[in-house]
Amino acid sequence: MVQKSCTEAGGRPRGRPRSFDPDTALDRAVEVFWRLGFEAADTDALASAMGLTKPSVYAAFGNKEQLYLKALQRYGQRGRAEITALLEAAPSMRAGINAVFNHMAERVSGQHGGSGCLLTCVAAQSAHSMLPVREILEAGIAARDKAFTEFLRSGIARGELPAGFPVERRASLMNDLLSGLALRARAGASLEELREIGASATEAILAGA
Amino acid sequence: MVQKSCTEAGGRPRGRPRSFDPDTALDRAVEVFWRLGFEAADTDALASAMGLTKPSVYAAFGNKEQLYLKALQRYGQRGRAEITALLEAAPSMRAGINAVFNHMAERVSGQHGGSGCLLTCVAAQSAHSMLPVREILEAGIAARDKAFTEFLRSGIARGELPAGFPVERRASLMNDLLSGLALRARAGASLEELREIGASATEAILAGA
DNA sequence: GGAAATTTATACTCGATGGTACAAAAATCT
DNA sequence: AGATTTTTGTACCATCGAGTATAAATTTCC
Repeated sequence: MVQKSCTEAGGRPRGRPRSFDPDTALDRAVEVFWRLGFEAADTDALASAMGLTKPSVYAAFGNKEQLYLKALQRYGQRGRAEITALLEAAPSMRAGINAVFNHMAERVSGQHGGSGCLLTCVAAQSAHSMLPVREILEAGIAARDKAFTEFLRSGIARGELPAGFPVERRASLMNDLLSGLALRARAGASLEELREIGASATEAILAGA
Repeated sequence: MVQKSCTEAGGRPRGRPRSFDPDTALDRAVEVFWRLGFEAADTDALASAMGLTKPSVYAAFGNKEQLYLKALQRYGQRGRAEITALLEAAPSMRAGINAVFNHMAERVSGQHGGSGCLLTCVAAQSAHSMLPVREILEAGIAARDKAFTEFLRSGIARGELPAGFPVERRASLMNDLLSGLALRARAGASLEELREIGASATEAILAGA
């Protein structure tokens, strides 16, 4: 044996090298699914938007469903990372929550990709027929609940929130208000309206603080 | 001329009479779209669920898209009527809001039709590619905003809420929390969890009252 | 340089699906 | 009763879209 000399770092994997970066291709796929949804996004359009041919897509991602799942996961991970970063950088509770709402208002307003949220407005539909989608969605919601809960808890620790502050409830409240934000955006709400929503959402989340 | 003798009440409309009730057939279509979404609901499945043949569906409703639009409208109207009834019958602000959340928790939990909300979880996706869907969704959101606003206003009039209570903001808050409720249901949340959400939502909406 | 391996591109297959033609059935009008 | 009108059901069509066969291209290994 001892035939492969390059499975480790450095050396290329043997045959003709890929002419594209899978992650940036996946980002393009995200945008298409975001706009059209799973079924309406046909594989020709996906491949073309990704800048490659159908066989390349199938070789790299398996099939349409797997591509969809990977797109959802990538979108979800990126969103969570952004939120975490915003919350960690926030100088106060109010600033952090406001930053998240403003950020999501932009992301959801249709400037960057489709309008609305890929998970809230698109994955939600397929959650019923594709079990893995439901799981991704469930996990995404739980992760946000957790992130917000921890953030609010840190507010108690910092003395910015009273000891008895209902962190879990307000965290889930915040999560649900973001869903509403996404839906309104998909229905055509302007960035201004979304910012307004964010402002009163912040008030409600911090009520009693 | 003067050929038609029955366009008015009473007399049947001339040819072979329909063997089905369009409204109950539409209700069946609602359930199918609710579960599967627009594209995944194929016309054979729709016709069969509606208890009739494809040509009958097309004769009665036009085509798949029109059937979908009518289903969305019917679903929306029914939902609004239910909410209005609950609010009008409520003895207090808290009771009314709680009733709406409990009602929606049930409706959305998957017992009656698909899980989640047909508008929030299904129409949202097609809102991007089918303009009329976006309009129906937008109108539905606005109608709920208005209903909740009027309800809260009546609370001020009754002296149950302080004069300066931010009715519009809380109304839109309530609306968005219902979207979140629907999404969680579609993601698999149990009826218990949904009720919990409803309880803390009620608190948040009435905060400061 | 040649063999092996892997990606790319063109062109194709084949099943599913939205929609319909056509004839039989069931009603009204005269 | 017969003409007319509309619905019903079967069977069909045409298109679209997911996935692939195949051969050329590009790389590493020996």
